[in-house]
Amino acid sequence: MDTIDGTDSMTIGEAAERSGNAASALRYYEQQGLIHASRSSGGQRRFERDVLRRLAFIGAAQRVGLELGEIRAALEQLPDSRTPTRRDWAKLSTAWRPRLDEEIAYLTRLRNQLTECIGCGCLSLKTCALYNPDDEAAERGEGPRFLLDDRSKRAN
Amino acid sequence: MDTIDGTDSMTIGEAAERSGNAASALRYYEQQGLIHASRSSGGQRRFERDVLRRLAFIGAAQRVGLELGEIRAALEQLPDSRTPTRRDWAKLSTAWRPRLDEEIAYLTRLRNQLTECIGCGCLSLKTCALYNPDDEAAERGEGPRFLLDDRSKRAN
DNA sequence: ATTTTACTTAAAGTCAACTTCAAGTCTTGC
DNA sequence: GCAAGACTTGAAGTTGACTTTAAGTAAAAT
Repeated sequence: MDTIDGTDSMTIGEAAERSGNAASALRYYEQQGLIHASRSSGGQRRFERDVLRRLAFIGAAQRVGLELGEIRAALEQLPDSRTPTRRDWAKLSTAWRPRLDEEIAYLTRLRNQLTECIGCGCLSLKTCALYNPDDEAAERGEGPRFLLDDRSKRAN
Repeated sequence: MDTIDGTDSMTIGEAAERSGNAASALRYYEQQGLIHASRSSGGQRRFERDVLRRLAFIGAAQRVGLELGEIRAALEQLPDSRTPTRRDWAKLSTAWRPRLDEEIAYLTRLRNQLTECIGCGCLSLKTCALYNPDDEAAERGEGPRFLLDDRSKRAN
């Protein structure tokens, strides 16, 4: 992996295996501007070590529920003049907390309503909060929408 | 809405408006076997009132994170000999609780790990639990995967 | 009776995040 | 120096839950 001039770059296959992503995913991420690759004389991609950290960040962000576009936007916040520090990375993920909090709160409300509904046996179209989600908080416009998807990205 | 023989059936437009779904969604649900419609002499769909309850159930199930195929399977559990009672409906949604519990637990773990990571400033590729989701519980096969998606289905 | 308005169908389009394919090129190991 | 394996590209395919479109029919209102 060490080339003759001492730089330590990876082929796409290596980067894929080390990061746990498919090579096709890395090509896609590059195309989407999430990661960068230089090229060999023959035109093949060469990744630097730091791509692994970016990929780890991308994976974590996806697990939190961000879309790639949002992740790209987040990555653009990183300083390009210097190598990002731990604090730079940590700062980015700070923004995730409110999202997680909100998501947890939403699911908890849903669960509590469900418990009530089962307890009372209602599930009435007119009165049940579970079946009428807009009762409490309608009107918010579209607002930011994000996904919590893809079980395969999750810890368990 | 009351026809001449006393039956109270709705056109697709009425059912759409009353349920809050697009007409195209109702056609899709019918095609997928989630709801049923009889036909007018001219071939147009006529829905009975009870379709509204089914649609409410479908909406709630989606908010919990079920896919349409799973929802169809759930709906097939309903007795077809008699009109479903409240208890029949409640029974179905009982199955949602463990899912919600699991989802909440997952997100809570993720949040706690995130807090730690920010606290220590690590976010290290090798050690950070957030960046290494398989540390704790790998190996579960594929298992059922479900989505929590589409903000528009949510209470807020 | 005629014009709207609402409905019908099948087929194609949408979105995100990839994967797969086909046809060809680069790099490596022997 | 050459076969094998890894890589390249653009384009098309995948999944789920729909929406949109086009061309035509039914029902309602006047």
